[in-house]
Amino acid sequence: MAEPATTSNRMLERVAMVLDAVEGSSASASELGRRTGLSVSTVHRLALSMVEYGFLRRVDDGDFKLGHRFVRTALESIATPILTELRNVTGETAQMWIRRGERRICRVTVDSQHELKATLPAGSTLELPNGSSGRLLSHDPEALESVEEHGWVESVGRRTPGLGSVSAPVMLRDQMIATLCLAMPLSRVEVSPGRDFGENLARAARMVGTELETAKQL
Amino acid sequence: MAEPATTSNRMLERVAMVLDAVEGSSASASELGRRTGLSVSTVHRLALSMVEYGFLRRVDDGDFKLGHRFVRTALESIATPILTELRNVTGETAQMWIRRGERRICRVTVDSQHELKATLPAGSTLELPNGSSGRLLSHDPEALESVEEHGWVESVGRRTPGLGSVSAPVMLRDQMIATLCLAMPLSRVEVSPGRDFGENLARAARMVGTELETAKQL
DNA sequence: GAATCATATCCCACTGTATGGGAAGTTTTG
DNA sequence: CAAAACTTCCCATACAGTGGGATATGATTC
Repeated sequence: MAEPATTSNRMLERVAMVLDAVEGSSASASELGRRTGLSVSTVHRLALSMVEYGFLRRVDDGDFKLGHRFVRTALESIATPILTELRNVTGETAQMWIRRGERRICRVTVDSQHELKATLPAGSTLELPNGSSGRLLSHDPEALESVEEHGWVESVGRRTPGLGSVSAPVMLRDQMIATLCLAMPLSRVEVSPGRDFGENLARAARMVGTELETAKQL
Repeated sequence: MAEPATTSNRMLERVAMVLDAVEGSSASASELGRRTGLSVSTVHRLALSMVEYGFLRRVDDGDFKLGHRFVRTALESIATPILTELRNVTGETAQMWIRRGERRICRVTVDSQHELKATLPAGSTLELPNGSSGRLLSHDPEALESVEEHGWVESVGRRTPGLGSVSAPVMLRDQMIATLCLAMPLSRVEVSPGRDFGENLARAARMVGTELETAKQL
């Protein structure tokens, strides 16, 4: 009798086996072969492919570990849908930035669907001082004052001519752990980035902080 | 000129496309087709397979979202390798438990490699009151006193005869957010679960708390 | 309530991708 | 220094995945 359409998939089965194999601890290609029962050449090639697509990453001694797709903090998990909703509401690129030393890193980005858009890939790093998120993350006094007054700080053409942005802090227990940011070409700004978008942005940033707090209570 | 062996992989590329497609928001099978450019029958079948292996999950309205492989808090990400190392050092099953209302849930388990072992699958829920983690998570005064004195609390045959366990709290800003636990058959206990394993366990629990703190500082 | 549109699901002839034994080079171990 | 282990790659071969199209179901519109 013919089987109904199956959901089994050989490649996915093998990918899952490899992921399970590195779940607890990293493994070399040979060790992956032993843990999965697959031939070393098969698992070696597969592991290299999995690195390319972010399922694994390779550390200096040649071992494979879970890749960036699995290493996401709770903050990113919480922020991503909120940023997506914010992008849907405003139409502009919505991002989350964190500080690392004297630089900032874009942890999440949800791009505008306009043809003309402000966009940087997630993972981008920038110098701190410019742009609304940079000023906020570097605790620039004027930026903090703007947040105090409006809940957001805006930037017009500071880092990239023709570009506007507005940022709001994500607070956890009175500490700024990240910023949410909307970036857009000035041609779509009516009054100013802050006036146009700041209220929605500040509400989204508070939401991230609240949900993280709730998550932390476990 | 012949290319060197390539790391591209058609199936992984498609899996990654689907995962990227649901990253920001859930999608139906038809919507996945649109977001990825794949034919609906292809992406429908692939999505069903991805559900089977934990890459996606399907919600009630038929939409696909990221599956259990991707929904892990920072706490679990941090705790898993530490529990693996603890299991390697002690040889016994190492687990992390959290409190949910009047129950407790096993969030991570790394099983002993002995043939005789204490094991429950991750996701198990138990009533609070018994077992060393249960007593700790329910803030039993004697348990807290034991932690104060030793850094750990032990249990011998309280919930399951023949089984011993020792637990230590994972603290974040003076709050107990989880417990780490070692469970083992009494036949492998020399003095008591606490005396034998407590020091390693308490150190591992402090490590989890410290790394989570560091992660929170971003 | 019927018509239309959209979606979910499945089939199967056909396409083309993945496999793994084996070889070569490198690194580690005794 | 030899042996063992590992990494990496090739390629003849095997077999898994594709997607157009059909059917059924549900939602929307008139």
